[in-house]
Formats: sequence, structure tokens, C-alpha cells
Amino acid sequence: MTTDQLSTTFSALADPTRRAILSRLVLGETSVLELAKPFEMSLPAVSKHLKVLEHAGLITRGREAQWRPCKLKPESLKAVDGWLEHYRHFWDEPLDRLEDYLRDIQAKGKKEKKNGNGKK
Amino acid sequence: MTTDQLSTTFSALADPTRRAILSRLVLGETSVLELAKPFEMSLPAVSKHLKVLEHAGLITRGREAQWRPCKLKPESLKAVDGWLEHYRHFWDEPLDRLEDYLRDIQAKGKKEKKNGNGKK
DNA sequence: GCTCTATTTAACCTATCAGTTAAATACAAA
DNA sequence: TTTGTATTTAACTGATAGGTTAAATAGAGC
Repeated sequence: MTTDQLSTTFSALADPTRRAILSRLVLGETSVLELAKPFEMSLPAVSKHLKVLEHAGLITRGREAQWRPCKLKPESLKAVDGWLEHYRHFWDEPLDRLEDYLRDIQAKGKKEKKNGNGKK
Repeated sequence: MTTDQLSTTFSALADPTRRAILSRLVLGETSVLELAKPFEMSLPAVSKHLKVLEHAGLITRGREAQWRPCKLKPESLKAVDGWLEHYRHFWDEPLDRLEDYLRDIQAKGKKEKKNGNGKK
């Protein structure tokens, strides 16, 4: 049942409350109480969301007296960005270049089997 | 309970089977049976995954005799890319420029309240 | 009309998720 | 040591997700 990192990240991002928390954290580190303010839900609910975000590597938590300030941690988002890379061609580039790209990855597939010369 | 589009998309992407299906579709349109081959799960399970992807706007489905070929649809992924945009600063740019950015969005927040001059 | 292939629907099961309230913990301050 | 503030843990609940098998649907080709 070891879920992969990317799944954990996407799953954490799938909740609007959690995304709202992240967007608040863009402005900087802050406390749980502060983060909870905009929401109608109970504090334990927010606390759980933070645990999910932390587990997904999207935030880190400090410790200052009785506060546990939360801070954005970009690594996981960067991984999402990296994953997206494989798909950007579909909206970024004109169609002919997309075709080039497809030819490219097919060629690569064949090369892998041969385990041939490695340019770069 | 109207879940927002972005949540639906992230939630669809949170499953490794579904991401694998998407990555297969980069190579082009194909049938359900073909898509199901690499997986150990039953056909109905794959069919459900496809429904989730379709509902999230990540694929579209055609109709050719008894086949319902699936095809990548980039719009939703593009939306994810757009969402990520707000966070790219955190890994893209040197720290001093990040500070500029933060100063920027805070300034914008104040302007919004004033409803001031609209450059652009 | 049968029969084969492709795909979906139905009914079900189990685990996990997002929320709740009440109680526990951690530290500060008086 | 009591009190107050910040946060988490525990125990519970209802809804949804992801899988299963068996049956239904859709169209092609005889």
C-alpha cells in the first residue's frame, strides 16, 4: 500500500481548503490559528489538513513555544511541475512540433531496448 | 457539494493508474482494452478510471463501432499549470526577486480595496 | 436471428476521507 | 501551582473511492 509521492501530493492538492492554506502561506510562515480563521470548520479539522499537507511535503512546521508555525515547502510542487512537463507540448507548441516530439519519444523507446549509444 | 474543477482534476491525477493511462495517451488515441492491458485490475475498474478522467476533463471519448477510443484533452492540465504559476517563484527565482514578488502581491491587495487606476 | 468482441452498469465490499465533539498535551505567564 | 492559549489526539460518523464479479448493452459479421 506504499502510495507514491506524486499521488500523495496530488491527493493533498485535491482539497480546496488545503489549496487555500497553501495560497495563504505564499505570504509567509504563520500559525495554525491564523490559518484556520478564514474557514468555518473546527480547529481539529484544520489541524488534520495541515498534517496531510506536511505528509505530502508541501509544508514544514516549526516550533516556537506553543505555536507550530507552518511554512510552504516547494519541493513537492516542483515535482508536480516536473510531471506536467511531459504534457506541456499539448498546449504549448504548434502541431507540427508536437508531431516531432511524438516521433522523438517513440525513437527513444526503441533505443532503450537496444541499449545503444548514448548521445548526451 | 459542487466540487470545483481544480479539485476534481487534482483528485483524478492522484491515482497512479490514471496517470499511467494519461501517459499512454500521449502516444495517441486508443481503445479501452488497449489501455487496460498493462494493468492487473479488471476491465470495469479501468472503465471507472476512464470515467473519472473524462469527468475531470482530462480525456475525451470517441465512438467507432463498438470501440470508445480515448484521447488526451489538455485543458484541465493547462489549468493545473496555471494554478502552479502562483508558486513557481518559490523554486524558479533567486531569493531577492522572491521578496520583490511578495512585496508586489501585498501592494496589489491594498490597491484592490481602493479600486484605483487600472494600468493595462 | 445468433454470436463474438468491446465496453458499461449494477450490486456489493472495504478502506479511507473529511468532518464532528470532547479530552489531552504543551508551554507561558501569573 | 493554577490559569490561559495553541494545538493535537481520540473516538466516532457518513460519504466516497477503488476494487470485485455477474449481468447488460452496443455494434459487426455471419
